[in-house]
Amino acid sequence: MDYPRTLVRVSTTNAESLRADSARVRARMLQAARDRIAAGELELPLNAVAKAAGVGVGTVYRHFPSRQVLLEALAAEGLAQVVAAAVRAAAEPDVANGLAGLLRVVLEGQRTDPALAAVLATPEPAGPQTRDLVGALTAAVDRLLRRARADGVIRSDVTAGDLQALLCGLQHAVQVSGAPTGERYLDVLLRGLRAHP
Amino acid sequence: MDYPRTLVRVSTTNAESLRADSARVRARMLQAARDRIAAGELELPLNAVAKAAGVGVGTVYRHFPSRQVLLEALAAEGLAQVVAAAVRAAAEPDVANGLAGLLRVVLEGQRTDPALAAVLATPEPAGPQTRDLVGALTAAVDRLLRRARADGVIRSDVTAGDLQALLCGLQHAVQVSGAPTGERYLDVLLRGLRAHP
DNA sequence: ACCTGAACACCGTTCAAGT
DNA sequence: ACCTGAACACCGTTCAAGT
Repeated sequence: MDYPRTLVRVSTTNAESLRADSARVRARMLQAARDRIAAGELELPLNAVAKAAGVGVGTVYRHFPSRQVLLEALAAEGLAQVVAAAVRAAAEPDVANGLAGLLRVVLEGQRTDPALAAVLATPEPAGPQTRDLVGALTAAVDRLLRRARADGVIRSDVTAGDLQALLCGLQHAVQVSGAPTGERYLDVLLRGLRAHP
Repeated sequence: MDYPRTLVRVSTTNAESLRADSARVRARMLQAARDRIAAGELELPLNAVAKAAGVGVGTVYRHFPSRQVLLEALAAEGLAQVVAAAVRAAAEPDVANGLAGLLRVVLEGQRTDPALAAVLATPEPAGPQTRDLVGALTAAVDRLLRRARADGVIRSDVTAGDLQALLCGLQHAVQVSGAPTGERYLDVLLRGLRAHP
């Protein structure tokens, strides 16, 4: 409503100060959204986000044209971590170990970060940044799968897309079951993915 | 709005005619809901159902106190078929075959009947009829699992609840992947469920 | 340029008034 | 008894008016 505009008055051009202001507003909206999610409100109504951020609704729409874009902004950090984990896994000497570890990391990420779970569950990213991250993720997983197939530790018909879908499903199963952790289900999946003689 | 009340004027007491009327109204609401779902509208807004059925909103709420109750009414028939399939599977001589066939039937039911998928994905049924059906389902699956364990064709730590959760997850995975059928994923699950030596 | 918030459409839910 | 639909609260989304 009445946040201090004086904070951006330093030695900036008008355009720069507007950008700084805009960036601060954006950060406030993201923080408000995060606060809601942390409080267990997974609905994320944009009107509520606007009010919590002390901002007009239109501003939310200006920054995040769709709810998907907002979700992707919230998930960006977690998604980047998943990509890093996938890159590490693809380079790990023990392929089977790398695969198991990566699936564990992703599952844990989905469990603790609803925005990340939502983004991983949608087929097409809305923003270019997310598209790039998902592309990098797919590339790394592809490398990992190629090695795994070559070593004969995984069924030859499983793609990176399959893995993503199966993980989304696994997370859903964990939710439905109400189990605290998906360790047992993950074990079922890993055994099911093994190459069969 | 103005449906013919004359249809119930035969040789019934007043109470019976009211019941008949009520039953017709109920059937119309269910049909309207089915039509919406068949038309691809999975949202099922109760106001829209009321309008489509030519009925006041309050009437929908009188018959179906919550959306879950409406979903269960829509899913009742499909759920009964699943129960029958489970009973048959539990009695089938070839246990592994019975298990695989049952999972296939359930998955197909979830895929073609969104209401059934929704009901199977909720931990606690709202109505007594659904509770009974789910109870019968669990009992039949338990019998099947006991036999499967005895024959050593399944991991010993898998419960009927696990199976339900894993199937919900599998259906979710199929949806996310956009694949027309879940045959391959089902194969992964079945292999993962096998007893390991 | 960017932000505000009134405005409109829509859905969930309740409840007084009808039959 | 059962049904109707106005009424209220809430959320999505747009856009004229402000700075």
